[in-house]
Amino acid sequence: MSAVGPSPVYARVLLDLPVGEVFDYRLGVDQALLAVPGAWVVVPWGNAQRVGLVASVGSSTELAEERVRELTQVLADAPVLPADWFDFLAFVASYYHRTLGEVALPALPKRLRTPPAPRARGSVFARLRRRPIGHEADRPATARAGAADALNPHQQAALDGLREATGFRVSLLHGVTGSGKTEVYLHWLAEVLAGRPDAQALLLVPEIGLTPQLTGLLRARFAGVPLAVLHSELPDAERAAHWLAAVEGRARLVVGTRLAVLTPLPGLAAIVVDEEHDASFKQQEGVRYSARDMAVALAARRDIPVVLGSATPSLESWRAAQTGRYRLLSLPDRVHAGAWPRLRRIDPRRQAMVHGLAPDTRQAISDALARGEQALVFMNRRGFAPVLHCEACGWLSACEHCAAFRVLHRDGGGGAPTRYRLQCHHCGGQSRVPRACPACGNVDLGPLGRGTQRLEDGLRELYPQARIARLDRDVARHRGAAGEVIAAAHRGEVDILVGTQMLAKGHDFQRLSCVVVVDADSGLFSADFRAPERLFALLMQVAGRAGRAGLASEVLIQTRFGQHPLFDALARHDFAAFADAQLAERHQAGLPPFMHQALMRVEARQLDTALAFLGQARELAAHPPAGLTLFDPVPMPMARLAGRERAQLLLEAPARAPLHAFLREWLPAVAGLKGAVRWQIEIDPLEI
DNA sequence: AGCACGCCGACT
DNA sequence: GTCGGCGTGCTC
Repeated sequence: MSAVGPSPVYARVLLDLPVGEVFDYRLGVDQALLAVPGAWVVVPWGNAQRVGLVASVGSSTELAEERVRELTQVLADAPVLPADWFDFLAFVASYYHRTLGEVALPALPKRLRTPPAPRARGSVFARLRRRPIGHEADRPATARAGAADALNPHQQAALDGLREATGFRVSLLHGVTGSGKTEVYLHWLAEVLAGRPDAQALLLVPEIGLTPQLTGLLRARFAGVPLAVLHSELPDAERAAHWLAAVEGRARLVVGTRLAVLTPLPGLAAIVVDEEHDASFKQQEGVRYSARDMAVALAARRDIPVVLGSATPSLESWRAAQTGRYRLLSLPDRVHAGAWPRLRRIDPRRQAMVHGLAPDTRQAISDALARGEQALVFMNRRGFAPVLHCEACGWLSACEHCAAFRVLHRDGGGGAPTRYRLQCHHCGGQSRVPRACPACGNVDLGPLGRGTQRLEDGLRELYPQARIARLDRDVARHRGAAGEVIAAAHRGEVDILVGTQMLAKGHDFQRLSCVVVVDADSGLFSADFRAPERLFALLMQVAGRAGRAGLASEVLIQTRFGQHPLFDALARHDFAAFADAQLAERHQAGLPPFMHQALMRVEARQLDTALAFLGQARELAAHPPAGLTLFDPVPMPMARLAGRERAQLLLEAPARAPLHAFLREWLPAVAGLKGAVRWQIEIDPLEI
């Protein structure tokens, strides 16, 4: 930025738009001094006003003079965002093939992205600065939260490994559930923060992991260290206040979900990505970025260390550790628990199943209850039953907008009258339960299959004396309900906890000795090549719930494929064996992480229109570089969603550079194609 | 992405 | 005869 020269007359402004990198606006005389790069501005857009960020200023424009409009306002109270943040976001934008504005503007809290009302008194920024952070209702920290635990030798060795890092270095901290990874991070982060008065540390956690318990623990352990908490559930004003504290360097420890990686942090000195394998680090709408991957990219740009932690690392990270790109640090022992649970595989075939549970399963639950211990029963389908069925003609409750069935749900609870409804889990569409079959008029309609609600009923019938609680997304929708169920289980007021994967994460139930996985088979032979990886991670996590207080415990898995090697590795809690076998398969099949992928998705009224568009797009790529493969356009696994037909085209290359170089040429050409379709490109898709 | 403009079907 | 569908094009 030069101090002298002609005073800027135009500002080039970033806006949240998929077209045009910047838009030029004329600056008034009094605006010219304030509209520096990184400043926040309000600009006219059509007949509305929008918030934008100044990318640069200049004394000329390429536009015809009469097409340039005047900038409405410079938000002078807003913190000018630093150039290195724009550099990083420019990298994010180029990696995901989006505009800088599309990445930068959504990274700001919604409250600050909204143009102030024309006659608003005072600035929203000034008001937020008076707000203290860190007074929200945290749960009291648990007993071992207050003081730092002494580290065992493995933890100490891992910490020593982290301490060695100066500058950029990626460490993969692989520690089994209960091995005390968190303790290692917290020691390390405390040292990083103590090292420099302006140092900031970023702790990224999965969506479900950012509980009041965690913030309570952090506040207790980092007493006197200002903490900012960033996640999308936070009320707008609170999130904006925390964001400002982080951006201005007042907050030293920043803990948040994936969006936190896009926060400008002037003093950033270290990053931890906890549960780095977790799918919630991948944004699934808008710019589909991976917060874990971008955390590594950010650390590289800032020349700082980053730690990826998991009991079941992603195969991408595991491979990077094997090739030496990442440093592997291992915590092989559980510190807060005794022996690992025993794994039992139960074949449901030719057994007297009752409510979906085999005799051995029922016996194991009874035994745990008789000992005064707790049982956890997992099922990955919420609702009462996956589909409603006509026994006379075979009609099934299909969704009218999607290629899926509507799930039978039971409403309410407690004393409310029992009401059922049908709900599509894909588009959210709901309908009443028909009195008679819409196809043949038969009145004998019945549920087919089982969801968590029906399973809960079954358990109540089997164990009438037991106190049973259910936790799934339907329960968690009611504010505070999920926390209440978990708290009740902690207090020992629940004997059987039944629910979906929500139960798998992060909670220690001291009396838990019996874990049941009702149906593990859907993850074994899925079309999705990552399904086994996810299943293994889930089962490891589930197994880790049991036996934390040193109780002898067992995990019962109902599966028709008990001989699958995945279960052998699980029984030995041997992640390395599982991962190496998976990597060998992936290598053989030419799949990630040995191959890099991009996916073009198209949505149209008619499937043929979508497929034809992709066909044209593919024809544009007459000469793809060697090694790059463009597959045939195909309908998506969920071809029809919310009344729109969808198709996709997969691109693969053994290295990133040629793939991205190709996309840089190809995507603008695709954008020039005509056709009433909506399309988008996704880099490193998680599901294909 | 929004939003406005512009040409073809079923209705008060 | 209109209201309204979404296809197309533009936004500094």
